[in-house]
Amino acid sequence: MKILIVEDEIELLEAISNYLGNSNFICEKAMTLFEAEDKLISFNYDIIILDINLPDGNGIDFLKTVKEQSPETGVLIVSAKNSLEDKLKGLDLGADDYITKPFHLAELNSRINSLIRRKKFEGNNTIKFNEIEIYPDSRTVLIHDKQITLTKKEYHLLLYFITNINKVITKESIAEHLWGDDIEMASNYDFIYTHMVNLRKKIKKNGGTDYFRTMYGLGYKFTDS
Amino acid sequence: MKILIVEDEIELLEAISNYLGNSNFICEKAMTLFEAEDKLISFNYDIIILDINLPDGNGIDFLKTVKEQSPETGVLIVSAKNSLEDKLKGLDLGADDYITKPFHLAELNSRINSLIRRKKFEGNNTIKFNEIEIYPDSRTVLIHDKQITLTKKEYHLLLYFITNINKVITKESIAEHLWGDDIEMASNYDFIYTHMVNLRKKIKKNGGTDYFRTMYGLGYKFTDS
DNA sequence: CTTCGACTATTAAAATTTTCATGTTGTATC
DNA sequence: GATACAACATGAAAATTTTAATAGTCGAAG
Repeated sequence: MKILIVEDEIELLEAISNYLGNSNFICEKAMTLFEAEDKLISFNYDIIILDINLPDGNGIDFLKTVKEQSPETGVLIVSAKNSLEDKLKGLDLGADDYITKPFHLAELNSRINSLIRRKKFEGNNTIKFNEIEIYPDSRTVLIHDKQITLTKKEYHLLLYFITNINKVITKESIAEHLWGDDIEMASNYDFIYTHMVNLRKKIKKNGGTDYFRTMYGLGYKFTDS
Repeated sequence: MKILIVEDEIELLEAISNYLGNSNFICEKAMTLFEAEDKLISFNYDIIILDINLPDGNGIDFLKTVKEQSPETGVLIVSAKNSLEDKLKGLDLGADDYITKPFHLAELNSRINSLIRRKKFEGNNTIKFNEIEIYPDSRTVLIHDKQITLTKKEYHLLLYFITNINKVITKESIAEHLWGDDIEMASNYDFIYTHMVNLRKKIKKNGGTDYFRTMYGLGYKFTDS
């Protein structure tokens, strides 16, 4: 996990870097926007901690650049106490969270962890189950190292099951997970049956095993055993 | 739709209030439990956004009061803690949903909308604009008192605009509002053009006025004047 | 005032999702 | 075990959404 810290107060910068460095993060430091932009060209960061009040300009512009270049990067904005506009503007422009100075390092750490959780950066972001691999970042699915094409619903269905190995998933959960608020379907779950059929078929057609177990009256389970 | 926001972090409070105020909600603010209880005596709220960590006590007690006095009020709990106990306790006592800090305002908004839909508030859920009427409860749209049939996307598109009269809506907002996370579309917004065409066509075909103004380079505006 | 490029409109086709009709399987009950 | 009923599977049609191709429109730059 690589983090870029953009902060002009050197003591704070070092404090953050030390603190985070102790938690297995790889930290790089920048004290100016210029430096930050320079580093951004060479590397991809998972997270950027961005103070928006910098000597050579406003961090908001940098935020824009970041989000254009690598929208998957999480940005945590650091701002002085009373700049609400900046905060809103930041969130509008895609910042993932904000924190107000002064703050405890523990607080920063918890924000970062929560950000990581939200971003689902878990490890390298690969989900594997036997011959099936999913790369959520690129929305790619491999079976026996060969890429297969899934529709949106099929993909989300598979992802939901593969992150809930061995658990019984009810049709209600599926509906809530894949359709959420759009309760504009008939009161039955016909469409789930259809998508299940299609997904199973597609997996088998591409040389995969059908790990779905139908749990009569309960739902489905994705399992090996 | 009247909302009471109980939150002691003033900047977050303002941010929420502004954000929701832009969506046709009438927001009132309280920074302490005392204030909140006071306001509750005088008014009835459709929804209460309740931070449970407050300077003068725990919001859970207030939740209990609310649910005793006006059980039809929807309560959305906000908590910094990711504590399961609080969550369960809250939901046990009748809270309708739960959101953990920090969160995106868009996320909050979608929770609220989902809450509204779930609660099926009766009475104050007619949205009118001249000859167009929408009854979200039954997902019904009337033009000149005659019902018309819209697809899901068309419906959400119209609803989004009609609750944001006179405001310029960017294509980015539309995409976020109608598609959310499913950024699985090409990088362009062709599909929005298509849906706009279809919606406009359908409205005109059914005797309605095309209130959509194209704001070149900006987006669209739904307006009378 | 013209020109050019970016933005928007429109239609048609392709892909996906949902519905529908029908057949099959599992489970409880007798 | 036989039966009945609900749950599930399946294929195909219908509806919707998305893509693609083409045409029209606006506004800035010269």
